[in-house]
Amino acid sequence: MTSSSRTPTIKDVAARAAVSASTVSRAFSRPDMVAEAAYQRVMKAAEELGYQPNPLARSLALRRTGNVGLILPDIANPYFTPLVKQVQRRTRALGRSLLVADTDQSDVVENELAEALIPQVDGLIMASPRSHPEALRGFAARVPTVVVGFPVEGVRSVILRTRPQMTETLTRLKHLNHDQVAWLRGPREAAVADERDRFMRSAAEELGISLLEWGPMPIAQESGAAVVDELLESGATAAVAFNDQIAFGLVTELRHRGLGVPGDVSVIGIDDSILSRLCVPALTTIRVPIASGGLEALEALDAVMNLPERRIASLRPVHTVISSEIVDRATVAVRKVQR
Amino acid sequence: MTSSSRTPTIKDVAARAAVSASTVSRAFSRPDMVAEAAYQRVMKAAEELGYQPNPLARSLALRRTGNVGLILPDIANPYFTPLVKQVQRRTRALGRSLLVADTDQSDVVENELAEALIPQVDGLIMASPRSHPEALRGFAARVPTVVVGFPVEGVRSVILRTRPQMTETLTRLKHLNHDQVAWLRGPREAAVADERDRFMRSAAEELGISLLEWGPMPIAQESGAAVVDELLESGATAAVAFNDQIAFGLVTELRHRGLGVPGDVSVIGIDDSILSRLCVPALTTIRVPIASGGLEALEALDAVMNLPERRIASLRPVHTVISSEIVDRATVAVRKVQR
DNA sequence: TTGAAAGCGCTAACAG
DNA sequence: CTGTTAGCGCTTTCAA
Repeated sequence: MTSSSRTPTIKDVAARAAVSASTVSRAFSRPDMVAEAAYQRVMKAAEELGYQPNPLARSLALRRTGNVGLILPDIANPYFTPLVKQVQRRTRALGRSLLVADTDQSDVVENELAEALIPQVDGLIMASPRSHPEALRGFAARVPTVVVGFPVEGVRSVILRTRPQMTETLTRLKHLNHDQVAWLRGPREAAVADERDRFMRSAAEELGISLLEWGPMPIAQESGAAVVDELLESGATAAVAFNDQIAFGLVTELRHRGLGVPGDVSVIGIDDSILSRLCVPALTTIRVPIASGGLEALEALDAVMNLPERRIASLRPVHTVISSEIVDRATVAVRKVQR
Repeated sequence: MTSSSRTPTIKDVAARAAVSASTVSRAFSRPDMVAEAAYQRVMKAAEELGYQPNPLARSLALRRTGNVGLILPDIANPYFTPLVKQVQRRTRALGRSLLVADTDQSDVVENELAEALIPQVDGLIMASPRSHPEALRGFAARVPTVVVGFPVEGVRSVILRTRPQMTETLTRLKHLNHDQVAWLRGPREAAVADERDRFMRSAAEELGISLLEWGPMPIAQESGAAVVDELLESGATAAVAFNDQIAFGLVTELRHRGLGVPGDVSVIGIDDSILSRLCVPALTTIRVPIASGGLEALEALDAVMNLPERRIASLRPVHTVISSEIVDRATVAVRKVQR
């Protein structure tokens, strides 16, 4: 039998091509360092044997894996979906593999996953992490890490800035005569939620808008639907939600009650997830370019991952900023005149 | 300096615990084979050093990686989202890592990805693959593989059966006096699309329903929206769509035109993706338990992956079947009486 | 129960 | 340009 059942190794190829293992190795990684004749023989032998270099052995010897890890709170959340898609595509294009891990929105799980992933990856992308900054710095000290979403002291981050667009949103509402605006807050645990609370409050104050708050509330349509009664009583004529999902729930429930959107109430979401286009009428929202953020993070990692040895902490803690933009669709209108 | 910058290896622990590397290795993998005292010392040393066994080296020695690969057409498609989420969660619970790869619905890419993944995983899950059965058998010969969606000769598969529910759907429509039913077909390339075409045609024939077909059409809301004019002219009073996304587009466009759903037209989707609940009114649909299918596949893999040596082709080509069910929501009603 | 030694498959100096 | 040698970090006989 010529065809052994074992997967062929570099030695098999070497034997068949009558060269040493090193030469085979070189033929694959640095063809220019091997004589044409030898190269041909090696390739032929490899071909015949169906040889494929074992990436594991390669990683061990090289001390780098070529893998990148992506840790995120919820892979099923439409906000993150494009991130995963794009990063996975680009990772592949770079000749690497992507390990994804979903934390189920738990900081405890997040830590476990990071620990598990770190030894198997050359770089780590943490999208909207829930971990303490201190923990994040710990990860970054062990493997090149970049956080996507907000700045973390001492860690490379790609910041998705929404503040100007949130302010602008309130400004526009003001111009449309809305002076009582509802703010549907995000989940208690998320860092972005706090941040957005602050942005909204200070912008409202500056503009002399009275901000009526609900929440904290979990990220779910139901959250948006649940506030409708109170919101209608409150006198608010416009609402901004922590994200599209909550906004979607609000819009749907308002219409279900026979109210007009934007006729009776204007609604604005944040994220520009797929939901905002599915919403009827299409949701006006603030686009947060999470996918671009992920790609940016990946490029940063790729640069250091290509360095000769695996030097830890080689990623300088610079902070890149990507701006959001308002996507004006169909849920905002001038305040209805009293009758 | 006690704290070296290098990540500690098994040797460091061995030295600190004054035992051999073998003992440390055993302490971690087979604690019962090492004396209590030694065990304690090893654990203490490991703790102090912050030692974590290097999974790469482990894989190389063990000749298995502990990783499982998941290849699917489109990670951003809400139909697949729960699959990814559940499989990733369960994978993690099994102490393994998940490598996901998105083929962008291309069979060419699918093949490349499989090639790239195979050497790094102990098992492969191919969800709704586009590859030729021959190619799939090739993968399965190299690494334990299970296909989720439909049967593939010679490969372990988890079949998501929808036929009885499709027939039942038409039966119900018939009872509701619909005798002209529209069928919005899926994309040309997908194997399931053909299958569903056949199911619908034979069921319609049996029931004496006249089936009006549109498509093939891409999986997109627009596809559903685009057929509205023709559909209304055709006299069809009910429509079944290849999937929820197309059905969603249809419902939305119908209502946009001022038509009632289900008052004027009944609509049924397939999949029970998140979209069916987002739809207004909520979409009646056939639930395809893709997530369960993925989990089932994973369990099958896990069993063989735990086998001592990595034996290829160790997965018997049995075919498991998971049944769909009709989820009756709000888009089906009795046929409107002519006036 | 434990250690020494060989090996998993590949890479990287270092001579030649 | 090429072979030899010595690992990468861990597991696993095989003896003791």
